[in-house]
Amino acid sequence: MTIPSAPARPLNQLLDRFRTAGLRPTRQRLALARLLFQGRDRHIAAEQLHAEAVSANVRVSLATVYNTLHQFTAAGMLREIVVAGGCSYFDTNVSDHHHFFFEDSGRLEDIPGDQVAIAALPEPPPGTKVRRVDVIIRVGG
Amino acid sequence: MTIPSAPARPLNQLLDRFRTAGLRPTRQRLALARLLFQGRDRHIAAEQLHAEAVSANVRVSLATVYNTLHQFTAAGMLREIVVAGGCSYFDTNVSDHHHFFFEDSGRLEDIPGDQVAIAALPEPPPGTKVRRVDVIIRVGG
DNA sequence: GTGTTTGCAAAGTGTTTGCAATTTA
DNA sequence: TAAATTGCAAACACTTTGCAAACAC
Repeated sequence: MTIPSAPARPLNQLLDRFRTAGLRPTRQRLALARLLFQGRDRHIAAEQLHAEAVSANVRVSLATVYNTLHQFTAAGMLREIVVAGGCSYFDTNVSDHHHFFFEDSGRLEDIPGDQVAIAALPEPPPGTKVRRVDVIIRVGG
Repeated sequence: MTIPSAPARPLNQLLDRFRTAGLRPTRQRLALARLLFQGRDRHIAAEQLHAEAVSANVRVSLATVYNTLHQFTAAGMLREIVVAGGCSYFDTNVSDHHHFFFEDSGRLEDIPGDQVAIAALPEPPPGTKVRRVDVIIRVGG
């Protein structure tokens, strides 16, 4: 019986996504991708991710974390969410869904896709297309 | 026939709102309130409002503009909207409604209240209450 | 080798704060 | 006169940028 030393499939999936997006699989990008995509979905800010990387002994600068988050977002691997001034969150769940925002803590939480339904959507203004619909339910204690 | 030199009613309304909110009717607050609330509803950022005040020969500092916008928001006269990092908009329309956000220009536009209908809303997490639901329809060229 | 990516430190942006001077009630 | 408000400049937090060194192909 063989015990695989590391999950092979996820790594290959990552490499494929990198290739598709034209991103070289550098040490930093792979490490950040593991932190982001291994385990369950998460909402994370750049500084948090940088801190996690540092405590996981991944040498990476904050500037690279920002660059990488934007590259992943452009590649459709992340979705950027801005709820309050001064800080962006990046959501590893890029499927169609919405969010609770806890005003007290500044935390975000996914709302399972089918629990919010929009009954009527207006026509986009002439010459424009709808890129995304964000629903943020702000809750407090 | 008398031509009123200035609209009396709006001024009194403002003074009433100030009184209710415990805000002294200072020169700066009155001037900013006129810029904000005379004419039709608008979405404006602090720096824009400051620029308008300056070109209208109202002496007011940017810090006071920020303070005033927050005080008006706390008093329910404005609603703060954050759509993209790095800048807050203040909406003079505090009634229940949602927004188009033009990704190209960074502009916000009201969606008349009844054109967006939410069919299903999830329960807020235990111990919390829904404070507000924001729907932002991001559109692009 | 060649072009990409990284790290650092500096610059940038929008916003907030501390405090003395001014204004309001 | 006592308390609130203002303006300024400095401080702030987060993010972006410029460029030489390191890296991937």
